[in-house]
Amino acid sequence: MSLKDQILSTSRTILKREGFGKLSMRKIAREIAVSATSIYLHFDNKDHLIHTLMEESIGELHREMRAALESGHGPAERVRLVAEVYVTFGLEHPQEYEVLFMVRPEEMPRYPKEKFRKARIGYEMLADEIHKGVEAAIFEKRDPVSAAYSLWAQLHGIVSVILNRRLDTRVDQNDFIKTSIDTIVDGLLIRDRIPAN
Amino acid sequence: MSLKDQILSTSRTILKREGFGKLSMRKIAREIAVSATSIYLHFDNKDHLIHTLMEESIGELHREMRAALESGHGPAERVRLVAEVYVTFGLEHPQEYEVLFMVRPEEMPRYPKEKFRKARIGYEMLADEIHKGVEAAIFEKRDPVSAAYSLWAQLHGIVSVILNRRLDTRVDQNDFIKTSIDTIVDGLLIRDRIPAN
DNA sequence: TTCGTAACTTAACAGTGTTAACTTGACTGA
DNA sequence: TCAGTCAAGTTAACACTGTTAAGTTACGAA
Repeated sequence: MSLKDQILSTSRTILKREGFGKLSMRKIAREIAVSATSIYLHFDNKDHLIHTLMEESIGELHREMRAALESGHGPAERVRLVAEVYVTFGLEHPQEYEVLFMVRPEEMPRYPKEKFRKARIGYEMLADEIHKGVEAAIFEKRDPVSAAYSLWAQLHGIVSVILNRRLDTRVDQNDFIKTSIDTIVDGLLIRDRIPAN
Repeated sequence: MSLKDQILSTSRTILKREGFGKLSMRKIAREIAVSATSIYLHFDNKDHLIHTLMEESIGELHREMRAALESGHGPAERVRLVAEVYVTFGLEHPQEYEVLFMVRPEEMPRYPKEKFRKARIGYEMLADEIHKGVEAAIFEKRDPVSAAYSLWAQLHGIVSVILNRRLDTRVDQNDFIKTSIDTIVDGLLIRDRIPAN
């Protein structure tokens, strides 16, 4: 295994074991028994290294989302399944999720912003499915791109409330997830509103 | 003005000007022309200092939320108003918002977790209002605490997608906010579902 | 065999939070 | 008035951080 691969796999180990905040160049190097500066022969800087890890994780998430989309019958079930996959991924890979979606680009200024766009491919999938739902007269008519972002923002909200430990202990986590996804998917469906107020 | 107050106000200035990541004890001290260790005479550590700032900010947010709740007529309008206030606060105070809701307690291990609960008072307000809406047969019947968290998670999703710069440039930010809040508030209303699929 | 280069090293810089030990100045009790 | 106490500040230091510059070493080709 090349040193570059060792750096990546050791980084991932540390990331999972100790979290993003504890991942340092020196710690990675120490664990491989190599000097810290050697990492710079294979990666421009820490941001570059982290983004390389990110790209692998985002690939995995997108594969899982795609599989969920394909296994569901009809837009509503598909959106529900992909929502569940998304939330599950976030909770099962908290450290990766944090880097993927909870780190501000400003904190990684030296890495091309273009790369951040890869983290958005998932929304294209959602937008597609919402478009189909609208055409099938199952979803309320609205702009699919905007609706997909709105849907994603809500899913991200669920994950991040849990990961950031802002959920009250009185609230059961699984109930919370189920209730939230129910509300979110229901929100897409065509319905007769009862006039507010 | 006491040194303690100077530390707090200078911290806030740096926080707004340069962001959470650039706020350091030495920088605060340098700006007041005092030694870095003097800060430790007034605050146990950096976490303590940051939490003190947090408590002031959260007070402001809660005042604004309360005002919104009181100015609206009926549960639906009230929830919409408080949602708008929340999102606006997040976007107008990005640095404070980040510390309040986007920092993991694990990153501030030395400060009592109890203090994080203050950041939750807002949900009590939401839960109250949802309870009223359910009793008035305007909102779908569900557990108010869980529904309030779900609502808050969705609002947090909106704010954090924008602050984390994960919103596509094709999507207009204000449209996105409006669409999302529409969907979220509509999701609370009683409706006749058209069977999915 | 010499040259060039890739892959590594050590030493150093500037920054971080934090602690221990020291100084300074003002107020207090005898 | 003078010693004692104590709070509020100081400097020096430790153990970290990312990163760069310069030096070494080993190997493969001409």
